[in-house]
Amino acid sequence: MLAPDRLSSTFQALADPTRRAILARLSQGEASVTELAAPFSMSMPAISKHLKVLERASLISRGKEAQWRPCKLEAAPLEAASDWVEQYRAMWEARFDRLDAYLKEVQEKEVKPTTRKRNAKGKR
Amino acid sequence: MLAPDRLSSTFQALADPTRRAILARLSQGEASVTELAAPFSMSMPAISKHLKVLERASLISRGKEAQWRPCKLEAAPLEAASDWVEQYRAMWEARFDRLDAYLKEVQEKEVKPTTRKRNAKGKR
DNA sequence: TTTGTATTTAACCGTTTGGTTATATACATT
DNA sequence: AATGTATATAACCAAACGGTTAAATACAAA
Repeated sequence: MLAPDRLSSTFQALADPTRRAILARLSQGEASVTELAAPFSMSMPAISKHLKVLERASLISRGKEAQWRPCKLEAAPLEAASDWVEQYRAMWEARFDRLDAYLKEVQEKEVKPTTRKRNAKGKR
Repeated sequence: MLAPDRLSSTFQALADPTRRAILARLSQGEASVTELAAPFSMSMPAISKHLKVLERASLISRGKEAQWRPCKLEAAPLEAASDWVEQYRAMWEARFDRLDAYLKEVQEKEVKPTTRKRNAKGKR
């Protein structure tokens, strides 16, 4: 729970199936703690802790209505997380494009040899 | 390290700045363990453990070349992670759209109340 | 064969996580 | 005021995390 940076605590909050299920539920609208707890065979305090993790990651916010503390999704951090992932996914795909180009080039210049394990180049 | 499901272990692997930095470095090409360790003031075994986490999350794969174990990015799990995030981000935005529609409807029927603040959504 | 380099494994340590049960708090209803 | 309902907190626990140092392994070079 010692949150280092925002991105880390977002990913960490998402790294639990219970919490992801809670977010899934909340994506359809606000819900009380008991409502959120219903699908799980888990004690209320356990759910309460999960909610606190989500809250500290700013993935949810909570209201106050009589004895209920309705939770609602706050998806802003998801945007940062998504951006991060997309960034590296893009880089990875770019690398593959370059590899494709390289392979194509090689095929034009060389006679296809016996199936060769590609050797990792560019080392020092 | 006790990987429950794939998505969880992906997010968990991403929930650490050192590991994200390693992935960032790898997005520019393969690297040996010592090369990857260089930017960090951390012991080699620590890096080795981080690499193992990334490997078990299938975010990297490793080769064998003399005494080196070159690491390379495997971005397939990033796709699943990205898909998950995008899904809920989309739902969240849909919710906002519905809220917009609702507010508009209300505005037509009622007297406009005190200025309502609009949410940041233009980012995409 | 010895030495050096790259990397992993082992053993350990303090902190965090994810759960539990039992208790406390806050509010509504009777 | 007493009771019921919704939720949070406290205290505890085992396991996992993220790091350490020291030792083992694997291969290359001399």
